[in-house]
Amino acid sequence: MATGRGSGDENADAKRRRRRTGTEIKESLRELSVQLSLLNHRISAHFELRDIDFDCLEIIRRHEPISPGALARRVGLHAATMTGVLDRLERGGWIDRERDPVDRRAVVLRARRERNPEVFRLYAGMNTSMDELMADYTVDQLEAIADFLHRTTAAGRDATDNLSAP
Amino acid sequence: MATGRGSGDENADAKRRRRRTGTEIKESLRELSVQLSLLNHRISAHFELRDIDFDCLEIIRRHEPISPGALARRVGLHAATMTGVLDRLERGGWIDRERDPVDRRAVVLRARRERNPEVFRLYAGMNTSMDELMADYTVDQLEAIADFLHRTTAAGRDATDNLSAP
DNA sequence: AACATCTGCTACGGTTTCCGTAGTATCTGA
DNA sequence: TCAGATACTACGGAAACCGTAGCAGATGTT
Repeated sequence: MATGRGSGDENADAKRRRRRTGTEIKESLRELSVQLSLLNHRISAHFELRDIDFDCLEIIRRHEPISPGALARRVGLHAATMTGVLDRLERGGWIDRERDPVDRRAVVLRARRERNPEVFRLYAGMNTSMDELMADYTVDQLEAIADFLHRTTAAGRDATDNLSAP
Repeated sequence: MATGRGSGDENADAKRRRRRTGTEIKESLRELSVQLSLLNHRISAHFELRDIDFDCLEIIRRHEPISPGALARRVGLHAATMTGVLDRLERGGWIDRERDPVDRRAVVLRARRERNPEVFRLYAGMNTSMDELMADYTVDQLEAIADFLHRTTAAGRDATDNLSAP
């Protein structure tokens, strides 16, 4: 829920400001996306993983237990490619592969947490910077930002899914 | 410049709200990062490029003219890998490689714009969603968000650079 | 129940990518 | 002038990607 009153009643000047800021946000979002990908790349490389591996791990964390097939579909990877991703994650001790007791063809993936401190250490710099910069906003502003991030993520998910069909 | 008054004088309740929201923002940021990577993956695949290729193209766009070496350093790729990336981008008509007239060993990269409409079309869904969702915030909130995104990008860049040394 | 069909995952192998090394061209400094 | 540094690319072995096929097990039909 956005708490603002939106763009209902604004004068021409505010409307211009709104449009300019909107464009700026979309631009920044692309730049941020690239930058966070590069950070992810550095961290993945440190653990001898591919970029996509860490993304998959993140999704497993949030949706466990999940099957390799469901994960592959969500990520947009070929099932055979997913096998390789999971091999690396399993070899590194990031996940467990268990047989599904109900459907015995299937496998369920679970994230292991032992190595979280190693990851946390690499993210420590970013974490501190975020804490520092967030101190410059009011709580109301922070809540608007959190709301914005949630909704943008949902928009990204929809856009990604809609790109599968054509 | 953040316009909020920051966390100077807040009661215990507001402090708790602030901490909770801060954690939520950092969580959302990771989730957003993953989601935008997946979107990027789909779009890259559509053009028969690797994920990293589009990231490089974005950086070339923003920093042209730039040399392959400088780009490789910024992205954290091996120079030889960058040659492969640039081969794909050049073959697809995304960039031009020109000899640097000053330093004739060197090469300068420039982004071509002819294919922008194709990319724009794939981003259209995301673009529309963003416009819709941004309409729910006040201009002040949007400016705080834009500011936040800029500073978060800068934080990401610093964190990435600091991870190179060790 | 028996059978065909479908589904979930992984092995296999050809193609592509990755990246360490080396090579060429050019610049820089002594 | 020339030794060394620098910018990029070619080459080749190792790894990843992904289409196909294979196996195990679930599901549906008669």
